Amino acid sequence: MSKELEKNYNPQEIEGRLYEKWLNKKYFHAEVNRSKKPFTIVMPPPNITGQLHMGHALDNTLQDILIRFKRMQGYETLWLPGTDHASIATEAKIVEAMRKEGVTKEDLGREKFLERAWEWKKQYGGRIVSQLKKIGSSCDWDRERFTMDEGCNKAVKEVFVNLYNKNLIYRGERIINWCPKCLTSISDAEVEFEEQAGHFWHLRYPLSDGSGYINLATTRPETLLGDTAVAVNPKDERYKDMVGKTLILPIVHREIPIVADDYVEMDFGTGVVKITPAHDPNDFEVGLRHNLPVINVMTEDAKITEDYPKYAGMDRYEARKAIVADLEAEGALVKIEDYTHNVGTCYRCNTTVEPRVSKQWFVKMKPLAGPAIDAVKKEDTKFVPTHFEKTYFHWLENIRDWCISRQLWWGHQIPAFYCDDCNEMVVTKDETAVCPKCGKTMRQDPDTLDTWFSSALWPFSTLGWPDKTEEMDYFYPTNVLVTGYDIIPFWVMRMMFSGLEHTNRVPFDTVLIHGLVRDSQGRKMSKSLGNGIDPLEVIDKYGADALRFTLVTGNAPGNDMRFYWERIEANRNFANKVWNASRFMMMNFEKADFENVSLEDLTQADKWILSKVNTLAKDVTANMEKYDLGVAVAKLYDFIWEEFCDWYIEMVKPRLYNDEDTTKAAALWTLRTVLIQSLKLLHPYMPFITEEIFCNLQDAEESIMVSKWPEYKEEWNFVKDEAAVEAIKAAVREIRNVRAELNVVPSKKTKVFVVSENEEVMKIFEDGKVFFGTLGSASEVLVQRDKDGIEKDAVSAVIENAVIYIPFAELVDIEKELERLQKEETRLQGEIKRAQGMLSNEKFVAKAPEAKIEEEKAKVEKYTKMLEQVKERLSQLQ
RNA sequence: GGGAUCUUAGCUCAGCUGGGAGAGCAUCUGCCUUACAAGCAGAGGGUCACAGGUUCGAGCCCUGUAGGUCCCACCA
Repeated sequence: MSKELEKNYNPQEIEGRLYEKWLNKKYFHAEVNRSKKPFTIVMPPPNITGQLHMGHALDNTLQDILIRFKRMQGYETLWLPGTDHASIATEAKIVEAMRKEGVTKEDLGREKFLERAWEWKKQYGGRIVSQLKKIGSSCDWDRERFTMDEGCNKAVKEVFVNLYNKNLIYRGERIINWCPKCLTSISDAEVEFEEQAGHFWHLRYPLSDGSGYINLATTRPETLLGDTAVAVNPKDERYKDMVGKTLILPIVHREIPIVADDYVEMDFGTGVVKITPAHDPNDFEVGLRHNLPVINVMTEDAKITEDYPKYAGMDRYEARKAIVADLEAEGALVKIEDYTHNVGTCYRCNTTVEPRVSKQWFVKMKPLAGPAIDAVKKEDTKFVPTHFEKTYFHWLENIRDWCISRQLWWGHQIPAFYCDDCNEMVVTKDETAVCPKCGKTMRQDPDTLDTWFSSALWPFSTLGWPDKTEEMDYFYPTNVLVTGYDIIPFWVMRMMFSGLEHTNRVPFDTVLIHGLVRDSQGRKMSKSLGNGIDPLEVIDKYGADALRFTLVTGNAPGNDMRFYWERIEANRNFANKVWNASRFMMMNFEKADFENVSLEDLTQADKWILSKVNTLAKDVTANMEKYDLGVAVAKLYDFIWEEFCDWYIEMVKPRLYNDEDTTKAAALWTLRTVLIQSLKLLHPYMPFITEEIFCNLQDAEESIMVSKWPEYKEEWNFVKDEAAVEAIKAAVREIRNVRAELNVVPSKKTKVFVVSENEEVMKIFEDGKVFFGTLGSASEVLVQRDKDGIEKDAVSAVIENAVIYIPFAELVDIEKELERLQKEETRLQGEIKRAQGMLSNEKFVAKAPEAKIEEEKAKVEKYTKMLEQVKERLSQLQ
């Protein structure tokens, strides 16, 4: 029945082939099947403008692990995959690509440009999908939605119009970050701050009544043209009398008031700030509070406007020089000081952003934030790990209105129409609009929506909303969102309030947050540093299984992880271990009969490992249900490598090599059973290697990915046998330890005596005799009640309820042996002292739980017995 | 300035509701034992950042200090 595995584990050979198989069989396909529970995952849209990076690989691996796990548990699973959102970066990439062909978007016109962009997007989106397939992502990619497809467009319009009608979207003047080069507004998140060397220009503004001056400093003297006030702190004694008076603005000679506002810090500089509402976000706020006029002094490309003929047309830096010179001439310049400060720059072109007042669309956030906060407080949605909800709350509680308009073409165009004749505005889902007042065809707002506006609708727009669909009914709300903590404010929060607002339900019940993958020095992987590791390169070298395993090993949820090739290699070695162990077992399975073995035929060792794998299934399932993937995977690793390979397989070998052995069938059955259970538990983490082995191993199930997840079975629980084998293991370890210390080569076999007065213990070792031979290099094992026949200078080791003697004759160095025993004596005395210390503490006995007290008492008893044995040995030797 | 988080072996990190400090890598020793040298067996190595507190008991809970990282805001 079993075919033999290739001699060498070769991930490159099996991975591509298996993925093809899965695709053809449509294993990934999810259907509406009301007899099953659904399990749905929302997938973050990777940016198609770049190569698949480690962050995508991590997202995808975690999602795929959960999906495979749930699928095996019998859930109807579904991913809601997407390949991109229409970000500024995407448009920039497209524009750049076209420029190489000598075409600009203006040349093409909007419609043609979008056509080209779509082509481009499909091509690169397809590339990302094929890259994701390489890491084993069992997503039904046929469902893939682009955020700008028809369905999405429909949802976006629906939402926009709904919000507008509820008065939650408005168009207003606000100060925004404007890139004078890209000629677009950019969101706060898209502004990068960098430290730049600049200056403080200390200026002197005279009071209108001629009673004196006020000194202040600025880093941007050119904005003086737009000053409409000067502000001081209301508590500031120095300026108390001046509040309400007016000043004469130098150069412009406009009269401006002195206002009092908490925003001003008394300790900084002179405690006076010039207020330029049109060119500084804080000043804008101050302006609103004090009803100050907003005077815009710059054009879109950051040149001075015609209103100031002397400087008109100068760019902001030229104007700065000219104005400083004029200030000096006027005697308004006090001094110039060097100063480094943070300057906001456009993350795309690195130009210094210019705050600018303009008409933009906004979403009112306060009414939306409330329910989103409550939903998490009520635990309708839970964060894993929970502490990330603090970030979430902090954001929502301090939220400002969300500017959603972007001056781009590649995105959802805002469904608002304007009449050029009578200034009428209409918001509608229709493609076109006619002015209700004058009947003229209206012009659609040329701006598009922030990419996150449509991404926020992902959990339901991909299920067909706003139409009533069966899928929406069955799969919504979804179960898990997997994403990095850096995305909480952008996406998680917005999906939450959007879901609540438009569907009255939370979009998902769990948000599983992961950390970032960093380079080996702890730096963020980035293109500019060139320190990014390409997941595809890792897959090419070590296989997707090793990569996936590494991404979930040795890491607590939400913590960052450093990338080391050594870790990948270690996990590839684990895969190799699984491969070789399976190969060894399958070589023995060829003529085996698995049908006629019952639990009664199993030996102590068989029951031990079966019991172990049984508990493992329970533990791993529990850990995975709590999203403790790192813990689950560590248990699998330890069980498979240590317990199964290093102990059980080694224990069972003599039985396999001996055809006469009546327990051989039981051994083979156990090997096969434990292997199958282990492979299934491991499958979500290492899908390829487990599938390959599983399919070679058995014919009952067609693919491990749709096989039944192991469940705990009471009849496989053998507590006594577990304890017995643990005792044998302890004895073997002692023997090995002694031999290693004495530098005895494994080829030198020795007699081993096990002395115990305990009938039960004697029985255990009698049954386990054979293991001392294979695992402890024993030539002969004698289990006896007393020390008859044991040479006086044999080496000994004390374990619980027994003493082991190994006569080494010439090899034994009495001095060394004494030293070893004395070390053991000290250790035991320490243990006893510790436990007795606890027990002699009255408060401990009074307050500690009963079970804990019993545990400590048992320890004292056990170690006292062992200590007696050690002391006896010592006195014999001395 | 506001918020979060981290500090455990030489390195990278686990340590679940408080109850005798763990793994991988690295180091050292011995083994090519017929699945695996990408392996097997063994060893060394830790004041759990520091100082207090709560508790019978603290790596874990509380307070403070120092240092690192991240997010947000950003000083004119």
